[in-house]
Amino acid sequence: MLKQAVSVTPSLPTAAQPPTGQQAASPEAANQSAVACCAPLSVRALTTDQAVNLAPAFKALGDPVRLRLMSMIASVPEACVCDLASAFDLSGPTISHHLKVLRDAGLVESDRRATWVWYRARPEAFRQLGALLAPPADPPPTRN
Amino acid sequence: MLKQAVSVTPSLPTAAQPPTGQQAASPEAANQSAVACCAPLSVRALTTDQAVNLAPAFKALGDPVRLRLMSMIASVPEACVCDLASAFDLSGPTISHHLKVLRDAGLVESDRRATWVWYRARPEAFRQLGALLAPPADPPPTRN
DNA sequence: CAACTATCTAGATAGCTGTCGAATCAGAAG
DNA sequence: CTTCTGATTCGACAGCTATCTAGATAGTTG
Repeated sequence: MLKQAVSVTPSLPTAAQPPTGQQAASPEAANQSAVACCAPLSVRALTTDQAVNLAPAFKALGDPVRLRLMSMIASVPEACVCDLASAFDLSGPTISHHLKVLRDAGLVESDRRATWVWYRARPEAFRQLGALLAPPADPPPTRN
Repeated sequence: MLKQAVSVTPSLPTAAQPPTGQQAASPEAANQSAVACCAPLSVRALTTDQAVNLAPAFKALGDPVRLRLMSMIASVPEACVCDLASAFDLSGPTISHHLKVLRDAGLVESDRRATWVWYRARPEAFRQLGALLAPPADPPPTRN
């Protein structure tokens, strides 16, 4: 069973294990290891390792619920889970699951304050993904 | 079974059904309906419909093999399936499957020429996804 | 037309994923 | 300490997906 033909040590984009609130140390230093890595796709092909490291972030955005959650979080300074959850016809655990996926992908970070948990976007992760999708600076090579 | 809490008519980003080579009519007019739609995530939250339309493109990039395929295609004017396939330890049908996913997501277009099928990136789709991930122009609002 | 090559489609299968309800954990308030 | 509320974790399950082999399709070459 080959699966993905990868044998790298993933070294995931960001915080994956921290159960809850542990990102206090140095949020912007720990995370951009894998996300900040590559020239735009239109400039240079990715290596297998780079693709393995970057794909999870895109995957996390590949679900409509998560993409909307992401946009709701990114469009405000920070968002409370309670507000996020009320925008969907989904159970609390399901929203929590999606938020965890976004967090594991390094796209958001969370922070418990009193009774509530607040989520914030990680702009660095965005910038990196956006840069990957940037068109080439030179005129679009449509042929050769 | 709620699933995604969506009830829209997807109106997918791009060509999904055309079995092979039918994109000759007006490639850049047919496709950008759904991909070209929204302000950056950091500016305004997506509606459910927008998220449903946009998520498949991110999902398509969310697999390491596809992300690398995408980068290989986007970094050259066009790429032959034979060259793409030889870069992976995967069967031909599997590569074909991944290319179809990318095509259905509107990220690439294909074109049979003689015995070979050539794939090209769709820069418009990239630009739109990249724009979604762009950071806000104003200083990053880290608090309120 | 027959044979050959490149690619795609069809069908099968193991593993992943989105969802839920139930149970648990974290704080605030009695 | 007990209770209440917000959020996460756990366990289960249906549906999806990445992969394969086998077979079909498209086009070139003899």
